Amino acid sequence: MPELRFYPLDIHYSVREGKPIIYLFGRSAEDGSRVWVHDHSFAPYFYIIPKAVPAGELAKELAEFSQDRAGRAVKFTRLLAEKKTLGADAVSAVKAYTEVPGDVPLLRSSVRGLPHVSEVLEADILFVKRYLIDKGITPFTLCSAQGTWNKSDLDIPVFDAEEVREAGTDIIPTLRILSLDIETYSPFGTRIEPEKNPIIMAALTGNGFSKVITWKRFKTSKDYIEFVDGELELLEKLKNYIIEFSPDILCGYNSDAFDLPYIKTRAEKYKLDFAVGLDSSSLLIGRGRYVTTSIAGILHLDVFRFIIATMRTSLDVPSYDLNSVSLELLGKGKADADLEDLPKTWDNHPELLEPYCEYNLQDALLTHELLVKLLPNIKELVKLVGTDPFDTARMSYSQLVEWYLIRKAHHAGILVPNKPHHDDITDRREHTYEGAFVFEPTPGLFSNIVVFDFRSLYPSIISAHNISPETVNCPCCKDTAEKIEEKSGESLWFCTKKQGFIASVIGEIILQREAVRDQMKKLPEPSKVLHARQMALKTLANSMYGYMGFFAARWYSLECARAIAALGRQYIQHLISQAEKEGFRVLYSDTDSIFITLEDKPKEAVNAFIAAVNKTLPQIMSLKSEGFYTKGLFVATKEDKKDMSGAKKKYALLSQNGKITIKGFETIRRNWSPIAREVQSTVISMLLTKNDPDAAFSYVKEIIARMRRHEIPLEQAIILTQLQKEIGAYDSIGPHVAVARRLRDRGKKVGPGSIIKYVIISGTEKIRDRARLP
DNA sequence: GACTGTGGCCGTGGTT
DNA sequence: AACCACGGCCAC
Repeated sequence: MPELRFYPLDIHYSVREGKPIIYLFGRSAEDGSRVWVHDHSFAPYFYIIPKAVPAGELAKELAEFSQDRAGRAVKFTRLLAEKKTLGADAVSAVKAYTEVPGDVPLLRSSVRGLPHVSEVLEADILFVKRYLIDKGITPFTLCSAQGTWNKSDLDIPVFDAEEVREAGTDIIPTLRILSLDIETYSPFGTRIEPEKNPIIMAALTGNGFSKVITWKRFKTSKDYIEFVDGELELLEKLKNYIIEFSPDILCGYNSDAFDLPYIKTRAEKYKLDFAVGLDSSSLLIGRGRYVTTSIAGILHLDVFRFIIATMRTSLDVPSYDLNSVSLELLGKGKADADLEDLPKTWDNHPELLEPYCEYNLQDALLTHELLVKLLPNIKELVKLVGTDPFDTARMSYSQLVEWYLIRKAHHAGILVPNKPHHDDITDRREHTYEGAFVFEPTPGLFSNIVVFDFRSLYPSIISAHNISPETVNCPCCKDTAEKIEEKSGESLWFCTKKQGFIASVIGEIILQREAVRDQMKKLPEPSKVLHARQMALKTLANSMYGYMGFFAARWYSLECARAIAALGRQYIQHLISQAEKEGFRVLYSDTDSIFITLEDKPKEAVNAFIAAVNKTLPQIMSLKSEGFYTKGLFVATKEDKKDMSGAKKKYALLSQNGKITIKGFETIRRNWSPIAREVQSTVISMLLTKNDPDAAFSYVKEIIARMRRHEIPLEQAIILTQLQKEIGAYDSIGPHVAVARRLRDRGKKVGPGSIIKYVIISGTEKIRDRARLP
């Protein structure tokens, strides 16, 4: 029987003649050609837990079970008794197969009420995800299929597989990436109206190919600009170029919610079938919480979505628009063109359109470059979590953690807990718990500071203390385990006899990451792939604690989250008292870090102290030195009613090489004006480097005087504040909401995410009434 | 924009 | 004027 070795990229399923078929779109490993593998060998199933009867008996009962669905008798096709683990218990479950995925929800809900059924599990794991987990197939990774080639009337050959399996760890070597960006005829910042406003330019770029299609002619020397006679022709050309290019990946910036749905709407207006899918299907718009757009056989990646979902916390940018993100990650920004004038130029001065085409292409180029840069991260996440690339690149941290756990649970024979119901979520949301400890610093300027912290405090606590939802307060260790005492008087403990699921998973992740880092050290030059791999592992480990405290988590455990935070407080507070006992002055501490002054002690004394403490810690936990600073500044809170108190989460450090680290101060908060931020950072720098409070004082007085004389330019006084919710949803109307209202009334599009710019003019009225557009 | 968590600062509006 | 809740954004 012929064998096909290939790399799967995009996975879907379809039902034909009443049978489900898994579609794996990918590239042949032999000649790099496109292939479409059909796998007929997989059937949907879920688990049913018996009540008061053995699994075998329940299986017999269920064999007779039938439900009517549009005239068809829906039945189980196969029922097997299986030994599984449910929470802390070994159970006998019925693995119940159905004909097609659509039967699962129907049978699940009708079986749930039966007298001998206690619980239904894993019925909400979608068919494609189930397939990848059960078959152990990882997208992008070499697979082998046994089957036969089949004729198809499409451009792509079909391989009917009887079996598909992963065939090693080889990753697809090259990917054809095409980047897309459109410009529409719509006044900038106003509501998007695809029904009304045409697409006037479309840019495509990738692998040396670049094209901007537009339908007004002007004189140009740019050979990438192609003129057509109208929007319909633009759409036709666009479609044909995509098909001809034959990309593995089509990318855009916000293309899930903007470019692709827009194209689809415009194409429909002309009754043009935008059939770019390899099975000749059009753009597929999915409407979940957020709009997603997929194309059969072409992996659509929205760079913006990936950045928002996965890179958000690690990316220090003022906004997530293409310009800011490109500047940060690529060191270059968008082309210069005033988009606000595009509609007017389009109507009245087509001869001036060339810069807009350049701008259009530049956006597509930047998006392409960003994707190339981020692809190692996406690939590593896909390899680690095992979900399909389309979903993986759109998943939040909690989803990545959850799907990773689901895959691990499958291999360990552990049944996946169901998602919480709406009522559970409401209930869970009401329960919060005490978090980390923060030390109140004494305000002042200090010298010779050593900062050290626990390496991955929470992940290492989870592993060291065997924390997992099913090991908490186990009856078997009630009398023997060490207890964590809560303020409420309750105590928590974790099983010492059986390893917990989450604890073991996180232990593995930590070890795996250490191995990758060791590997990196041995290489002569930095490896992007290994860096991305250890980042993915770190991200996963760090998210596990928050995940267990997250109301919508399948493996939710408030007890676990509480215990982790409580142990974290114990460890850091114990460390502080040990340091003080050792004669160090502790200046500050937040969660997992501690700042001490050396005073007359040598630096070696700290290293000796760290080494001594490390000997007393559980194996997987350790302290590491973060750095030495010649000066450090702590300040008082502004609230000065009674006693002066030291401000937490605000400090500045001066390192030996003169570098200043500032945390928490207004100077790094984006909702403060540039002038305020600049003055504060100058003052901090004067205090740290010159130790000259008087100079700082006169500098501030000078700035105030200049401000009063109106010598400070207006731009320096602009405040940026982000709208976090709908304008109508605010209980109190602050300055930025007041400005946003005015913008909305002028027809501008403002909503959650909009950055509102304003200045405050002098006067005595309410501040929001003195807020003006700059 | 976001559905990983809690702790914290500080300006502002709203209420008394 | 005093107090508190709201809201934004940061530290970890």
